[in-house]
Formats: sequence, C-alpha cells, structure tokens
Amino acid sequence: MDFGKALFHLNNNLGYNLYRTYLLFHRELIRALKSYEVTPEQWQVLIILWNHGSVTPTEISQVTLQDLPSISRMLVRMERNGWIEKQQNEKDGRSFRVKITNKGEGNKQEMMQVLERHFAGFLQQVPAEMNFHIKEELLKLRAVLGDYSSQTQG
Amino acid sequence: MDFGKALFHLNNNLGYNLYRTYLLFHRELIRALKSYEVTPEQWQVLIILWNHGSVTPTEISQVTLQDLPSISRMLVRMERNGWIEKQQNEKDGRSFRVKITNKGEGNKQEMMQVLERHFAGFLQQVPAEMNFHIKEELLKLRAVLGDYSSQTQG
DNA sequence: TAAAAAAACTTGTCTAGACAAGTTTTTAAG
DNA sequence: CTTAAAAACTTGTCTAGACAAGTTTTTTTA
Repeated sequence: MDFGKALFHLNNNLGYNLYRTYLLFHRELIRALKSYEVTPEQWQVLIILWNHGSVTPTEISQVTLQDLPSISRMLVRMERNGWIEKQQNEKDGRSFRVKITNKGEGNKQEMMQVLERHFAGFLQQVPAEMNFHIKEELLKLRAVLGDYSSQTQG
Repeated sequence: MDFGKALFHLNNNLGYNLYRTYLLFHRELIRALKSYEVTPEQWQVLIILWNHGSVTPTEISQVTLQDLPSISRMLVRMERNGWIEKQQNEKDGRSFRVKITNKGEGNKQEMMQVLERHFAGFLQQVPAEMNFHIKEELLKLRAVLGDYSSQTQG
C-alpha cells in the first residue's frame, strides 16, 4: 500500500504531528503506569499534590487546563483507588480539599524511578539540546494558543 | 494561588508540554469543525479519503496509528452522519472499502477554508521558520517513539 | 436583608482511545 | 482437502474530554 501521498500531506501538518507525538507519548505513559492502576492524567494530579500539598478541584483544573467535570470524575476514581482523600473545606461548603493518602505519598519515589527507567531508552535517543528546544517551542505554541500558564516559569 | 512550583516542574516536562499543546490545538479543531458535526479525528479520515480515494479500515488504522476498535466505531458515526459509505469488498469478505460520499467530497473546499481562517490568527503568531522546525522535531520524536511512518515523507 | 448573580462542584450525553475478547473469513499447514 | 493459524473487523468495558445543564453555597447588589 502506498500511503505516501496521504502521509505527505499529514506529516506537513503541525496539528497532525502534535496529535501523533502526543498519542505515542501518552501510550508509553499508560504502559509505564499500568501496574499502579494510575492513568497519565491521574499521574499529573499526583505530581501536583506531591509538589504543592493539598489543593481544590478548581485549582487542579487550572493547572491541568481541564474542565471541572473531568476533574470531578477523575477524583472519584482516584479516591476509589486509594490515592487521594477529600477533606471538607470549613470555609466554603461548595468545595473541598484534595489530599494525598499515605499510599500516594509512599509510592512517590518508586513510581518516579519506574517512569524514569521506562523513558530512559527513548530519551537517550533525543539529544539534550533538542529536548530543551522542543520544550521551549511547545511553550511558545501554548502561549499562542492562549495558555496563560505557559508564561509561569518560576 | 501560587502554583509556580507545580507548574515549574510540569513545564519542564516534555510529556506535559506535548499533552497541553495537543489539548489546546485539539480544542480549536473541535470548535472550527463543530458546525459540520465532524470531530478532529473524523477530519483526519476525510483528509485521507480526499488525498487517497477509498481505503479499508485497516489502512486508516495504519495512517492514523489508531487501533481498529476506534476506527470501527468512528466509521459507524461517519456513515450515520453521511460522510462516508461502506462498500463491499469482493475479494475479502472480512473487510470493506470506505468511500467518501458526495456530501464529503462537496464540503472539501469550504471546510478547508474554514479551518484555514480559524487557525490563521494563531499561526500568524508563529514564525514560519519555527513552525517548520517544530514539525521537524516532532517528526524526530515520533521516530524515537516507534512511529514507523514518521520516515515516510514522499 | 432579601433577591439576584456568581462560584464550585456534579450529572448527563456524546466522542474517542486502550485493551481484551469475541466472530467471520482467508490463508497456511499437514 | 481438512484443520489450524492468522487476519479483519466488532463488541464490551473502562477512562477521559467537551459541553450543556443541573444543585448547592457564597457573594453581590439593590
């Protein structure tokens, strides 16, 4: 089968390249995290909690750029799997704080190492300079696409 | 709220940048295509059909890197919405050919223009050189992540 | 302070992706 | 030529994202 023509057009398309690279990366993340029953999106929430302590769903929504319905349902699953707890917010009855559990805190180092090992093979094929450069350019693209937090660097 | 710390870590992560850029791009595509009741993923199939003529689900699967279950269900929806037809394959009773309908062919130019207009505002903020360079780097990343067709350029 | 507006979260509905487990038809092997 | 293996597609089940439409609580505002 000759898909050269179709692929030629698509490979020249920025969105297609983004989609496809994301898809491959995402799959690797799924596989790397599978044994923990954590999805890439949940992994992102764990990183936020590890770095930042307890947060509200709205705050997670701001960092992940996801809408509240997605966050809301993800937190239900994370609670069910014992990664987080919901703590009542005395100051605001509409909201609550998301707190990491002992399980979540306890698995941090191991999960980090597992991920690092999983991606080492891929990342060693990417020169450090290129890795840095891609991130810089993606940050710029994010800014163009209206991602306010693409500016927040420190 | 100071999420600087959390974002600092995440913004330095290649996967996070990919995910987030993809997400923003994907959303714009959804909005641009919404009036046609076509999703970005279906749009990709339309491009394949416009460029390549009729194809089988397996061939779509190879170009889009999606698995057959996803393609299978997407084609059901595209058929329901009148974008494609399924043609019996005389040579192989297990398979069929996906053919674009008059509606699909007829909307080509207009949809292309709508998309172009929708993204013009974003893309004019991205220098042509940078646009080119990002695509080159994403192609390399795709190759590293095992995307065989990242090589197929012509 | 009572009513209106806004904020924070949830629920519903649709599309899509991953992966396991089917079914049917072809192809390969013995 | 019959049976086993493989290929092509479908179905089932779970997670996630978009968007509309709730509910409850807080804040404004009149």
